[in-house]
Amino acid sequence: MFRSARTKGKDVTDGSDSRAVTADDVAAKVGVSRWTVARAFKQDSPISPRSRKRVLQAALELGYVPDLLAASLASDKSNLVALLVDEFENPHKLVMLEYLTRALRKAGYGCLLVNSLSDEDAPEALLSASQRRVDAAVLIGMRVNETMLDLVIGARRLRKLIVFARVSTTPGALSICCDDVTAMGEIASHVIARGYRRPLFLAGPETVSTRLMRKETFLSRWRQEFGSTPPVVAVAAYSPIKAYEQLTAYLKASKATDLPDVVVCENDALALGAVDAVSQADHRHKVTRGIGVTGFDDIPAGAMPRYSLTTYRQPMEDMAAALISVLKGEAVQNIASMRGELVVRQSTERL
Amino acid sequence: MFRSARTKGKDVTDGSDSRAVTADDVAAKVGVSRWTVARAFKQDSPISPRSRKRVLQAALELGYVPDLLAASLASDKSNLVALLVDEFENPHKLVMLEYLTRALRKAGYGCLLVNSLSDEDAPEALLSASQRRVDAAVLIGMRVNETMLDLVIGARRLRKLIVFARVSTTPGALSICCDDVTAMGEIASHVIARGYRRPLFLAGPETVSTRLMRKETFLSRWRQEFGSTPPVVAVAAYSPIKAYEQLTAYLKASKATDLPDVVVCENDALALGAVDAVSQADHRHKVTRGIGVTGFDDIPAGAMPRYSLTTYRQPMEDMAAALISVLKGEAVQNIASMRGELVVRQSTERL
DNA sequence: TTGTAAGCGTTATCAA
DNA sequence: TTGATAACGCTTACAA
Repeated sequence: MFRSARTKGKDVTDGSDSRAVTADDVAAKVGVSRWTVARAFKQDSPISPRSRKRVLQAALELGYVPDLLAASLASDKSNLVALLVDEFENPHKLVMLEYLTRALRKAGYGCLLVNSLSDEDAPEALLSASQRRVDAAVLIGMRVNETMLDLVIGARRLRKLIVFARVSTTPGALSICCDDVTAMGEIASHVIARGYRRPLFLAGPETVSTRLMRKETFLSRWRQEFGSTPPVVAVAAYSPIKAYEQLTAYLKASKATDLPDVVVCENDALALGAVDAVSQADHRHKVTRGIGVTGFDDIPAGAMPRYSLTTYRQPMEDMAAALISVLKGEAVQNIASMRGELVVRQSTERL
Repeated sequence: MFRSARTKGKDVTDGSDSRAVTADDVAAKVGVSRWTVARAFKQDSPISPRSRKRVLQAALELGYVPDLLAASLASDKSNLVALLVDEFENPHKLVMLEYLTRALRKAGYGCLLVNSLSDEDAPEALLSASQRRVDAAVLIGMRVNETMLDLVIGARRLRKLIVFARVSTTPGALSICCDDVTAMGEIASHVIARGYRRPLFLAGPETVSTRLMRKETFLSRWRQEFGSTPPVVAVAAYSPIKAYEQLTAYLKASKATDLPDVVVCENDALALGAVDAVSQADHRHKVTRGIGVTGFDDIPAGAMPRYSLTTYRQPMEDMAAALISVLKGEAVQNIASMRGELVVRQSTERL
């Protein structure tokens, strides 16, 4: 009853292939029950210091570590969080992954990284995560269609759905994000203070931009201030190269008198492309070099002297912390919207 | 016996909280045994088309999906692969993650993303992965200390250890990478053909560079060709900003006559910084603009017009495919070293 | 082709 | 503080 035939069989081969040491093995060695072994590995559990010490010692000698899979099955709690990601072209994704994996690991959670292959793929991605009994699914994506979520969230065994770095309208989903309205207000103020008067707003894909309140906020602020609505260019994806191409085409097609004096971008991925487009010596003999650019996210590339991008830093540390408290069931609100910080660099320095 | 009290209890609440539908539920509905249900969900299993169809239908109605956790526990096969990553400053990591998560998901594997927090953290990271019974651990890192691996690989229940995009000396570990020697040879030939004669090699952290044969290959090739050994600058991390800072300092400190005419970089992360350093109008009145730069990896940023980086594309598609076949147990060799492709852009265009 | 018995390694729950 | 029972939902191996 203690060790199966299987176990014995595989023990013959060398180290890397040896069968797992179970709690029973440790229990037998110490002369306690399996449950005492389990207790030794849990923080606040009723166990005598002496027992714990002996168990831990024996575990070390035997090379025992608790099997999280079995634990998950038995406790119906996996300590696993699915991270659903799309748009890997956006460098900000890597930043978010770093913060999240770090924070989650420190809090004792594992991360299941799921590549949401396409717009339509989200439900299946979510499903594959739920089959592993994740405690929560975190959406770190832009493209996800909320209507689909509605369907999925009801149908599947998904304990928690968290939309990260974006506001969500899906009922039952929690949103952890930066306060876009305040942020964009600061950017607008900065742009105005610097004396720019002919802004162009560079947005992402139409369907997505509405989720972020950045465009709306900037445009309405501008209307309020100057009575006119700035032009908008919508880029097909949040990728620097796409932004570069589309903005370049736009600038080429513009009359010299219609050129913007600043390009306000929905995020840094677009802004990098914008800086490149704008710093071409000329587009059909129109000088565009003096055009300012602002971004959003503060990705590392933007800090390079070459871009020196004025942008807005999302409070990733706080956002990651908020995620943890949501997972631990401490949070209550449906939207945790936190304040970031304007980062002024040379891309908005007037020449 | 079919459904526990627990199950019933939670069913009362709404959708997202409903307890799982199990194979038994489906079996009961169809009037077959649980094992027939299981068979319906496996590819080549002995089951009548009729049974399968009825089971699948019932499963759909009931919203049943197999529980991968329970399956893993029972079968001792998790279809989970751990991806150990460090150095999130290197944009190439995001590219690799995209390819790997995509390929793995298509092949039916889940990805456990583990942030290897520091050099010393690797063993613990590996441990946390093995506790979830991953079928394999893939190291997508530069910093990992091989001596540590030796220890870990023996001690822990790690079925497979794969070192990705790097050669490994750890016995028992499999290496899937680009053929650095051939690749660097091509880069060297290109640089020479373009007429550059005073190269500087920009390497990563000392301890790591020895793992990649890039530096050695380039230096020895140059010695062979011209009898002299080019200078080397070792950057503290594979990050663009660090590379920029260190190369800038180097250029500033150099006499005008000692300036390189091309900077050959160990990878693109360094090369981006190098391009920036080199394209400053001058460093203490020395013109550096004409200096060429080469990279390695072909990250998206390098393709931007601003960088237009000559580099070497790793065969990610093939490498991901190689990983899959290793996981399926089809591969045999200890090192799968594959050929990439030189990508020539403007950063090596002589002015 | 389908059914059965015996686990997989834990934890919740209650009893001692 | 510790021990025991009964799951958790599935698979392997074998019998029918």
